[in-house]
Amino acid sequence: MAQKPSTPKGTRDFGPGEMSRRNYIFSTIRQVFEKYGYQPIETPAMENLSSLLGKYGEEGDKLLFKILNSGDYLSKADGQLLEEKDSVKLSTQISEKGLRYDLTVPFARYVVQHRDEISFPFKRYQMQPVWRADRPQKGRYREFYQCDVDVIGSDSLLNEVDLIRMIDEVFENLQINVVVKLNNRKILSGIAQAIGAPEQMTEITVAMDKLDKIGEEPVYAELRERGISEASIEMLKPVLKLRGTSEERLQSLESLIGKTEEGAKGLEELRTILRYLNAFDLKAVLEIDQSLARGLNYYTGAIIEVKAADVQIGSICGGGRYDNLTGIFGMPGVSGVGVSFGADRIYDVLTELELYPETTGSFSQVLITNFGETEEPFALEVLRKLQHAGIAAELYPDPVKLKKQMKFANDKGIPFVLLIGEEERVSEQPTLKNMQTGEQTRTTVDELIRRIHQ
RNA sequence: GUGGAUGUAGCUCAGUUGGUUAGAGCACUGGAUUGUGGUUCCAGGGGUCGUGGGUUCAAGUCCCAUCUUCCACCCCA
Repeated sequence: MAQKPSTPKGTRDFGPGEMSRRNYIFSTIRQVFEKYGYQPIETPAMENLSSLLGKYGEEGDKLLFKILNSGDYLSKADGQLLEEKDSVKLSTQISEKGLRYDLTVPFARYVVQHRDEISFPFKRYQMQPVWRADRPQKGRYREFYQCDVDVIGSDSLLNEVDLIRMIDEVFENLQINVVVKLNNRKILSGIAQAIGAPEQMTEITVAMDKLDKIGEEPVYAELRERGISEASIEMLKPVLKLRGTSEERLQSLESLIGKTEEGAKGLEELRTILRYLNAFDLKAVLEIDQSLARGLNYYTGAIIEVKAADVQIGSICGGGRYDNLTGIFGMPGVSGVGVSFGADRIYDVLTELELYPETTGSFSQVLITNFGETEEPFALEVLRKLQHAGIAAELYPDPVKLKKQMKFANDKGIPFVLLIGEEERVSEQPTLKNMQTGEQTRTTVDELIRRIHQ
């Protein structure tokens, strides 16, 4: 027990049992993505640091995993920076690659780099791990999988509708009850304008976003701390106090920010999306949340966040529209909208709610026992016939005690065991044992294939 | 990055104000059953008490450092 090996902080192994459940999540999500016409891409685990830095705000930069240059990287570093132990400046000299932090920025890079090969609007999905040097917690890992769907090169709000329908379908298929929260960045900026603090929108939204968690008074306190004037806070209060149905909220917002250009535009967008969605029978609960901001500062239109209704674990899916994401890579004026499903949190939700479909946990339907060299030729022939008939089967590789072979089948959850000993070999009739009922029969190979197929 | 808790057998955990040889359940191995798992009974193996240092006649127990996991903040899937 002295030096037990382990994975790095915040990372995990996935055993066969976990993998079968994780694959269930991935394939459910993939199925929906493809049904809506999205195509898969993959990008490298690492990107040039220049593609990553500055895209996620100051906090984000700190959470990037940087990869040390190869070779004698210190020889090229500035001696003085080394002397001063200036890690931040030094890091740009000894590291030029980093692990991806999300899938959206690499996607933007991909689109700009391959613009000539892509026909727009480009609908893509991507399911790969991302890395963040965060401090781990429940539902928070340093390596986790995101399942992104985005469409880029279309301003139509029909894309937002598409995404919300996919969210609804994915979680319906997974049998998770969810609340889909909607907002619009333009509404947020309309609010900032209406209360006379248009320059301080970021400060206001960051504080406002915590409303759910910490309540009204602490939000006001934080606003003061962030340098928002007392008059503005006073005007913000009715916005925070907004309650009721989507329609009621929209109407109240109308009277509060309808006169600002941005606010009016945001409200109209939100109304349009809701009107489209009306035509569909969504299972998820839709909710307008004027305090929803989300961290990423590149959203410009719709903001979407999904929470599990029955488990407290933070958001399990989120996204929004960004008008100029590819602009940072030198391709301005292309709008995109997308959402990201958090596979690891969805896993935790399914685990907590015990919503996994029943599986045997084993691929093999049949285990053929090994009695030794004399029986091997017949056993192999039976194995070949079973597999040829489309039955997943395996032959125990060593002629060990039958007890051990039976236990192996039992532990792995293999439903049938075929006993092939001397009698079975001579008569060419293996003994089929049903591990669930304990029932045993001697029969021909053709007959037992029929039985297993049932 | 800031603050708090935690770590004893493969797993879940006991272990008294510091005091002889650190325990239990489950799991594992062997046997009862030399061709039968899952149930039952019997026996057995396995721990330098996260790691490194310190205090003490004596440390799983007290002190310091470090790492892991968990919780809150920051932020977020």
